[in-house]
Amino acid sequence: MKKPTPPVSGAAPNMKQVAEAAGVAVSTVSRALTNPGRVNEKTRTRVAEAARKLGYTPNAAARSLRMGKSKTIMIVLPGALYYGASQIIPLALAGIDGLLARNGFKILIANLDREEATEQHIINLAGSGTVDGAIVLSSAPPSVGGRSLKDLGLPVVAMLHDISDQGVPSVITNEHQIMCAATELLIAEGHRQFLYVAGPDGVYHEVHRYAGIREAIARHGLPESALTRTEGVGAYQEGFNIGFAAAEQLLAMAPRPTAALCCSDDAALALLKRLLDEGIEVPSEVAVMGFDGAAVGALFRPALSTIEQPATEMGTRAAALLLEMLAGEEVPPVTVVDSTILRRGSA
Amino acid sequence: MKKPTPPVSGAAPNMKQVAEAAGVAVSTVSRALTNPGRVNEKTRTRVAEAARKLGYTPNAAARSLRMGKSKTIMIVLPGALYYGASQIIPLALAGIDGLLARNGFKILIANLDREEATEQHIINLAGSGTVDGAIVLSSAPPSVGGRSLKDLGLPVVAMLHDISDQGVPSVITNEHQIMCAATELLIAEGHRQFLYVAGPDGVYHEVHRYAGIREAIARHGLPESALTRTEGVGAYQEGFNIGFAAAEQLLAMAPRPTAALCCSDDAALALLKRLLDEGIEVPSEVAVMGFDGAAVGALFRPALSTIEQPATEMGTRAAALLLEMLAGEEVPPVTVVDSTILRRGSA
DNA sequence: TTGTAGGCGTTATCAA
DNA sequence: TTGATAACGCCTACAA
Repeated sequence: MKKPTPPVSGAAPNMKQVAEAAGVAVSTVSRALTNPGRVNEKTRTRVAEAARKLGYTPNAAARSLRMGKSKTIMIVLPGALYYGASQIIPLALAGIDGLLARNGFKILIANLDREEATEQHIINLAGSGTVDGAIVLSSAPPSVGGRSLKDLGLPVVAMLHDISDQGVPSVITNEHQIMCAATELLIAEGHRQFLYVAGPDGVYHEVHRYAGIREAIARHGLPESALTRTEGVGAYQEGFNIGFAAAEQLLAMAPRPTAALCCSDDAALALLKRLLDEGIEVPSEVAVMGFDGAAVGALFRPALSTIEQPATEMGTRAAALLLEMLAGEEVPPVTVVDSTILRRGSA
Repeated sequence: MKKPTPPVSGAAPNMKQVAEAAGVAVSTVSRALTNPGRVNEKTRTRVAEAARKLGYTPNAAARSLRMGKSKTIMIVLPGALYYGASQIIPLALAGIDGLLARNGFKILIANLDREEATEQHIINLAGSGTVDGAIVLSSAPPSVGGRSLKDLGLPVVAMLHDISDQGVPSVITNEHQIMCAATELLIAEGHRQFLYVAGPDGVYHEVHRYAGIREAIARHGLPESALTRTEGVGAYQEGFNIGFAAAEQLLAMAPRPTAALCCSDDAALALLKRLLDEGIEVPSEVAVMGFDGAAVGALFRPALSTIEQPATEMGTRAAALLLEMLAGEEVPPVTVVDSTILRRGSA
């Protein structure tokens, strides 16, 4: 018999050793461990005991290879792993992780926008059988040369963005509607001149939130001039800069808007600070409304009013959808979890 | 020949198919793809072309099984995946992920304190060959029945906590020294009565930071009564509550401390808010110093002075150490990356 | 330079 | 109820 290269070999015991220790065949060990019903109770106990004594853990790679699945889910995060005060991503992860872990899945983190050809890396993870499915928190499922995650036949769920038009079931929040509602609230309280502090141009959220505000403006018969929109000055990660830039713009405007609706709490908090530094009273002179529901906003003076996203629940829902897809069930193309307006003082 | 159960079988092509398409043997494909030097250039091109055309990606499970390693690193996070405003964990992850991804490693997230028997889960991941190493951000490496991660022969690196006494190389910051320095700074500016707003009792950080303050107090000949320490009221995740509780205590004290040093920015910001709400001037009546370096602290009025932890760099260092260990190199038991005092206004 | 063959640890089929 | 055995896809020692 040829002697193959001993591939590493830590002390990790394998089934054969357990089988020997228990005085049974390998196949019996396998059954005893994974299919306890189909094996004699006494044998089962003997095997379990041997496994315990040896500290046996089934080799995941071998199982994966044999079964064709890995019990691993990939989470695709947008951009750099720094997300300001909003905590949307960590909360979403908590939701996802909670449900998936409870179902025996491992979580593999992949994030986009890394230096190297990351999209390729992600596609590879999918194609290599490393993962059984993916949850995408970035705006588009990664793709290389027109070949995207879902083309690989991998179950994919999106959250935060609606990409159901690309055939990816999506968990989103009611951005349009809640932004409309918030605006209507402010209109009802007498505001007539609005500033929308926008995030990156053309991004999904921006389209919908802005549309929501416009709808409220239109519905109440206010002129188009009642709403100004800042120019996108960068990614959400640079929320503070967005807020500071918006402050400059607001301070220079005449007539001055009496209400600012922001794309994120980071932007809102930076704007808030700058306004207060300028001696402007919030909310009496300018009302400021954030978006996200960052807990830290409650510590500002005045406390930041904001739109709270149900990030954890969205995560849980996305995970649940993925589990259903893995089970071969049909899932709805779009799942909406409502955000809520959180009035804390600044608007 | 027996007909084995076709295990799933997506359309994922394997080496055999590539070999057929290229008109060579499987082993040649393997060589061409992983050891391009040892194969005829023309053959190599033909193989590469076939692989490209078929959209071939090597199966990770098979490779893992054969090679005995997975190119996957487990990151063990403490507690729930919600970390207040501090961003230490996300920043650390960014640092870790950056270096590891660049070296072709995948990142598996495991977090402690989940409902189920999570320690067992983590140990299993390690024992099952799923991961080649681990970076631990929690205070102790998970263990079950006295069997800990490192007993499994897995390279482990710790960060944030020094557990080098357990044989785990650790990347930490100079908590003791920087806290001492910050206190000395405040003493030099005339402060004589201090409050330390403590985190959870008995935790590593608390021991070292408190010791740092005490050293400064002692070195300058101040009496023990110059320093009061709040009782730990909960985990770091509940930073706001820690701060609020501390505020109550501070307001009730006589003589009132003129400087509060806090275990986290979350605690410091909550304390700050509460003091300002009470009409207390910061920093003139009470100086407030945070810990972590949360970016959002700069938006408060006054802006939060704090001790900035080099979280990203610590992450990078930890990853680097792990890579060295995987390469069989010796690594130092303790690596210290300095924090810096960030004076922004509140102290 | 290329092909043949064996085995990594597991599960599932089939026969006993 | 149990055991022998054939793959899963890959890598590598060895032969050609």
